[in-house]
Amino acid sequence: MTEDDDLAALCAGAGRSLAEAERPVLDQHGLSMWQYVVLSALSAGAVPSQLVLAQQIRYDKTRLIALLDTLEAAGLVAREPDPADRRARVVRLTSEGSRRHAAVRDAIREVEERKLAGLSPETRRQLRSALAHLANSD
Amino acid sequence: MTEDDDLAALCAGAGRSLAEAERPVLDQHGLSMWQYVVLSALSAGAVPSQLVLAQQIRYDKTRLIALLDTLEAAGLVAREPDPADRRARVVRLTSEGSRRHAAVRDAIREVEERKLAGLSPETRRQLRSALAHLANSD
DNA sequence: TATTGTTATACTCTATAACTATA
DNA sequence: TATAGTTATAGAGTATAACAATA
Repeated sequence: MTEDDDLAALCAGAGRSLAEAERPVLDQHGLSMWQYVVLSALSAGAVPSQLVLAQQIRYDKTRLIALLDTLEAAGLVAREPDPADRRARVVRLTSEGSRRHAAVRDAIREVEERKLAGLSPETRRQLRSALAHLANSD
Repeated sequence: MTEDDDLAALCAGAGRSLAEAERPVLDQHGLSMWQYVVLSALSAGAVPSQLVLAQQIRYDKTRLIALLDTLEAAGLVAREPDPADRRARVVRLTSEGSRRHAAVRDAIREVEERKLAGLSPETRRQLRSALAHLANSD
């Protein structure tokens, strides 16, 4: 993995390296990567439907169902029918889900901090900015 | 996908965005992403064994076999037993494989160029450097 | 008629173990 | 006995189509 590789290969390598470093943390908290992604998305606020949530995290809506089933059974999220459109189900974090997400997020930030060691604050800021630019330039 | 997301999520988002943009190019040239990764690795020179190649690109050695079968049938790579250790097979690009890789690489660089539009040369350099740092900090 | 949530099914990708031939 | 390549198989992950309830 050197700097003259394709950018996609570099992103994949960095992403895989980060995911490997974060896996033990997630295991320790009994969450899969996708479950954590769902909690993170919901930590910004409740979502009006499962379909919206699926699109937001770029996950298949049919696979999201089993994921939410598990999280609901664990008491971390709640699904309630939308009074305005009874087809849709509002999804939100429970208070326990909120606590759990905050704990995992903090632990993951520590891991990222270790991986970023050696990069200046300015470099880190530019890295995040550039990655966000790439992710949104469709 | 915003800048305060987890770094792993940002990498994944950028990587997915790049992969989606490159897919049409690879399709057009009749190559899968992993086939292209193999050609790229071999473009730096022949590799002494399939096992070494698998480790180099972080791909499962058992899955690599079918991949090489296809590439060999297409005339893009060649496998020859190593005279020094007849268990091992040296893998190298054919001249056609070399041509094909160069063509795809150029097309992919054009795509990346489009995705990177708006980022200064210095920012691009720092991005590659930071990603390489993350990928190699184990 | 279209949409949300859901289930079932098939398909792909990936990991594991076992076999062969060489060392 | 250990290793490179290979094959087969089982498991996880993913995509597609179809159905019930509601709009």
